[in-house]
Amino acid sequence: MSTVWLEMLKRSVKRQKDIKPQRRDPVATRRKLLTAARREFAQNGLAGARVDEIAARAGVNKQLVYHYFGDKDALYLAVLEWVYEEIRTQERKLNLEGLPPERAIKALIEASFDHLAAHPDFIVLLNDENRGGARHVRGSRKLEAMHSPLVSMVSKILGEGIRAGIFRRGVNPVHLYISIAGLSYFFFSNTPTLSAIFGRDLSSPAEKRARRKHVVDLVMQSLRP
Amino acid sequence: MSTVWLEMLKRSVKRQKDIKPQRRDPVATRRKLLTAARREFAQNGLAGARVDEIAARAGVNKQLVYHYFGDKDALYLAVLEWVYEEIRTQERKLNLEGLPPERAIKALIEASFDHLAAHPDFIVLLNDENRGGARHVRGSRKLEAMHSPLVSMVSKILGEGIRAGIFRRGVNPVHLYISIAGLSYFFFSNTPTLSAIFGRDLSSPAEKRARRKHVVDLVMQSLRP
Amino acid sequence: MSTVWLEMLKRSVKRQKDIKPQRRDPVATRRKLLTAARREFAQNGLAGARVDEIAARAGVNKQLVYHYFGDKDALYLAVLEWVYEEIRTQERKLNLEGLPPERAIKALIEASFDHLAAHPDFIVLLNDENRGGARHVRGSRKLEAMHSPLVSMVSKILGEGIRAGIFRRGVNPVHLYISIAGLSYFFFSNTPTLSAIFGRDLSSPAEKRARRKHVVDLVMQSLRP
Amino acid sequence: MSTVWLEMLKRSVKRQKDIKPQRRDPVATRRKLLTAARREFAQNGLAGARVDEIAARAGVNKQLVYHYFGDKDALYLAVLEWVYEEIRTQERKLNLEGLPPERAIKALIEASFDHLAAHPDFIVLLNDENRGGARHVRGSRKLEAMHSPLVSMVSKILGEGIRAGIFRRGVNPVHLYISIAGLSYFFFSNTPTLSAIFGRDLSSPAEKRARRKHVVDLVMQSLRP
DNA sequence: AATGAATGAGTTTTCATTCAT
DNA sequence: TATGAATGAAAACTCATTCAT
Repeated sequence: MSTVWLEMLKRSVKRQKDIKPQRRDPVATRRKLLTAARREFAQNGLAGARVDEIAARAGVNKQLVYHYFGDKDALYLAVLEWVYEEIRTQERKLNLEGLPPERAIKALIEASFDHLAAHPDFIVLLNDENRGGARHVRGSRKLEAMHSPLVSMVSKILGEGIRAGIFRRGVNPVHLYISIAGLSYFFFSNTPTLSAIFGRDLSSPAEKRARRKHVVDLVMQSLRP
Repeated sequence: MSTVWLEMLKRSVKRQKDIKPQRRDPVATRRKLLTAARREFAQNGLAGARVDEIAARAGVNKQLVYHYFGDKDALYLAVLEWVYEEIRTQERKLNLEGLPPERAIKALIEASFDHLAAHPDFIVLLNDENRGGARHVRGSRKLEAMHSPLVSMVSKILGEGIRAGIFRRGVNPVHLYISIAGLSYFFFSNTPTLSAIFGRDLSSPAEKRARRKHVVDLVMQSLRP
Repeated sequence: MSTVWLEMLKRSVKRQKDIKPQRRDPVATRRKLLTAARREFAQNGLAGARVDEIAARAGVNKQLVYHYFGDKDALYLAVLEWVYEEIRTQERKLNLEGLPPERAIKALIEASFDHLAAHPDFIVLLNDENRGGARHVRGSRKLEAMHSPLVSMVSKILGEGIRAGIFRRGVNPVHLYISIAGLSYFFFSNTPTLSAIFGRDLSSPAEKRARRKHVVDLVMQSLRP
Repeated sequence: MSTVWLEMLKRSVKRQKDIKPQRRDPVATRRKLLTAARREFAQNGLAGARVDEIAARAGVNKQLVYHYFGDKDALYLAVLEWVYEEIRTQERKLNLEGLPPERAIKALIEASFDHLAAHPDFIVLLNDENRGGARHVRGSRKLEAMHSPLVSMVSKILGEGIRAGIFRRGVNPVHLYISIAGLSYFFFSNTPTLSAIFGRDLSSPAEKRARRKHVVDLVMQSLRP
């Protein structure tokens, strides 16, 4: 074998390494897959999402989905855990403790609305989970550990408000929490059909601002003694 | 026209209804397919639903789905039109016209809650539609024609209440309508995940009653002047 | 039942008869099916043709295909018999008997070309038949009876021409007949691919005229002694 | 580079070729699919061919058809490109340049006949393409690049023949090329129906020889001045 | 004669997942 | 870790044909 041949072989080997960098960055790969999966699941649902598409969006090989997550369902759960984690993080940041009751509730409502406005995919991701009886959520240890601090917080705030004479009695804190979430959630989750039926584009910034105000008003007014 | 003619007509009508074992009953076949599709779509979503399964549930040949509806999407739209039709029918039956404003709003909230409680699949059916940007709804002439009478009704009731001094000013009727729907909708749509997270089965009759009361209270209290 | 009702019923019954005339014209129905089938088979081939489409093109119920012809294959054979019948009719009309040999051959070539130009679907219909080993043609008693008079005619003309000293010897009449057909047939059957490859639209009238002249010249020149 | 390296490289090359039972050989798989597709398309046409059958003939999983070619149509195009490539290769090998005009034309006619005799599926494959208006051919960049050298070659040979006084003037080279192709093509493409109608098996070797001679004679005689 | 409902066996294509390197 | 080939089960949709009226 001549030197020329040897050189060519070496080059060809080298080329393979250079062109396909195979970066071997597990953390980045995992993150890219997760981001891609979040988009794909949000856009097409659990059943409608395609593993091929997720890998393509992430720019990595399809097999890595299985390597890192096991299967499509596990990947979906990982995405769910991620979005719940986001919500909890946001809730923890709220810092309602020091605020007077009225401002605390208002802050909570606004934060709730703003989070959904900023992360509309959260809603869509939850839909499939709810249709499936929350089987992923119930099976997740991580999510089990992620208790929301807000229900007890709401309970405390309500108590303070009642004692201060600014809130009425008889409001169930769990249901108030659900209502606060629901008033925003439904608006965002059903924007397309509501817009179609009302013949009015509810996705515009102006409409969102109007909705935000309405939700805050509704809840605040309802709490008056 | 002679009595003989009349007899023949009657007989022909009777024959169709009674004598035949109905092995060829297009109307019934269509209805069976629609019912089966509603269940399958509600259970598995648009992407997750299986045409095979729908035909099997209906007990008819799969091809008839295509014969009667064209394709899976058109069948889905037919189901959507059906559930919207149901809602509109219920709304028309409400008869809020004669009632005093307070009772009218209360009746509306309760009816809204009760309809979702009775037809939980409505929510689930709408989810896919919203994820897809309401493309079926927007393309449907039937749905275009099915305007809800409720927004203008709410508007009228609010006006009466304000004039009677029992409702506050400044409540947007469209958003109030959305809120009334949303407060119930979110509860039903997210029962599984909420139950999992609160560690509390929200699907029990007792919980539903509590939620119903909470929703009525919340809205009614918020409307006070 | 009031007279008004009766009138409406009568009218509705009558309407059914008038609007859907159900002409009950077997001959016309058969012909319409045959025409539609010829187009559909020519356009899509035997395998590609759709019975549904044929019925739709004919404007009659699909079942009538089976009623009149038995099945798709038999319908295809009926079309084949039709186009062969057309060719034989045209051949019989030629009347080469009285002509001098040169003019007779020329007339034959031109008629052959013109028939294909006028009935381009003939070629396409035969393609599937040839791919299938002519199984329909071989099974048809009608076609068996439709001998072409032309081969013996060509033989006779060649003989006359040789005796008259204007044609050379040694030309096989069967192969000459095949050549005359083939020189036109190939041009028409392969117009699309030839056009694509030569980058030149051979389907134009000018190109057809040029081809016709070329074919006549080629054969006539080749027969010179 | 050390001898050790050389040994490793040699071994790796060897491994790929000899040791492995080749359970993963993309090149071979592609080729097997292409061969199987060629047979299936030739036998049953584009519409009549079955992807299942192609995969079965190739002995590979059906999905690989989609993996390697995209869909049935693209596979068909790949087959077309293959058979055209074959023709062009044969044409390039002809080497008519040095021959005297008469021998050159004769060689061309014989090669044309022999190629079709050796590859009868070429005809059948083209039929569907022509029925479809050559949509695959027109969309293929590969085929666009595969110009036949023969038309200009024929043109040149004709010129030489005329100058040498052995060919007559006025023969259009494109049409001569089409005629040479058509005289053989039609014979092979319509052998079954011609045989059925003449009651004479044209597929026998003797008949083929007779046809070959006839075609050569016809063209050569027609070119005499 | 004519219609439209109904059927069952396909047919292309898709998809989650595993294998081999 | 990363890749692309390979698989098998199913999915939507098609189609020739028959049934019931």
